[in-house]
Amino acid sequence: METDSYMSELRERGYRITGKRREILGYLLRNDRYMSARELIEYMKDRYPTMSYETVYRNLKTLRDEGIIEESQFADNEAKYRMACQSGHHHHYICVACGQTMVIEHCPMPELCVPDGFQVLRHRFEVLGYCQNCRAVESK
Amino acid sequence: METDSYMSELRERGYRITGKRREILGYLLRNDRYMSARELIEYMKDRYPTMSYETVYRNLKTLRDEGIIEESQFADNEAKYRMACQSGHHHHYICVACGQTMVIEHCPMPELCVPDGFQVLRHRFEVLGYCQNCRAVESK
DNA sequence: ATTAGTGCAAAAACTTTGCACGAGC
DNA sequence: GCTCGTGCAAAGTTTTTGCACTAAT
Repeated sequence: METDSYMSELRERGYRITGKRREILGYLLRNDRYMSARELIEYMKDRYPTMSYETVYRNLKTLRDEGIIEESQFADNEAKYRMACQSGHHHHYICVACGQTMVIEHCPMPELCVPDGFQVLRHRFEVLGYCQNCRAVESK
Repeated sequence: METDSYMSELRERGYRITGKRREILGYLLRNDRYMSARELIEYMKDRYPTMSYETVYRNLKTLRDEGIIEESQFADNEAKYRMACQSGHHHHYICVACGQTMVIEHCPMPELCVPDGFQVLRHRFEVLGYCQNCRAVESK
């Protein structure tokens, strides 16, 4: 199972493997889209009644710091998370309704002439809209 | 004064012109960079002691909804605001330390093949880093 | 005179933290 | 056994809201 390889990797970096950490990562793995901590908490509370939101927040932070998941803020004031892409650098079409993503292979960075003195840390290119599914729902 | 033309525009759209609204817009106009509501409030409290943070938040929301200012979240969990660019579509280099921006003329959108069924609402291309000034400060 | 804007107080929404206990190694 | 992870409680931070009063039109 894919979760296991991530877990082994975490163990190698000195983290422990707990059922809850595994469950959180598993849910992110099974759902290839952006989701909020709140959403994750609600799901977890059902399936895993002793799961607390602090645990979710702490694990999300850990997973993000270890580069296993990505964080973005594209709606409201809450952060959203998804599995970090393992397959090379790219960007995303993001559905603002369901968080589903599609890959944008093209990265605009190589074409830029970065101004003298500006030190690039990171960049963000996101195309936001409705995916086919949510578009149908919205227009009904 | 430039603030006046924005104010007239707001009045034409049914909003009223108040000293505080004018002051907020004026500060955004004089400072061509991203700033947080918190920053704006702190400045306002000094110069305009009766200014409350609710007023700042409400005005920022109004100005954003009217397309007069732009909102973005590129650091922490707080939204940042700046005057919306009037001069054609473009993107920005953004200094994560001071919020200062530089224009990126190139927009990657025309080069994209948007997937069938995806309805584009908006897009975001931001290059984040340190501007020349803040880079010097950071590395000292 | 009418209604939008404001301040106050409160709350909502999201996130973090200190501490003690329990679980993974 | 040692230490990390967790739950609890609490607090921090950012943002929103109901209500009554003030001010712009």
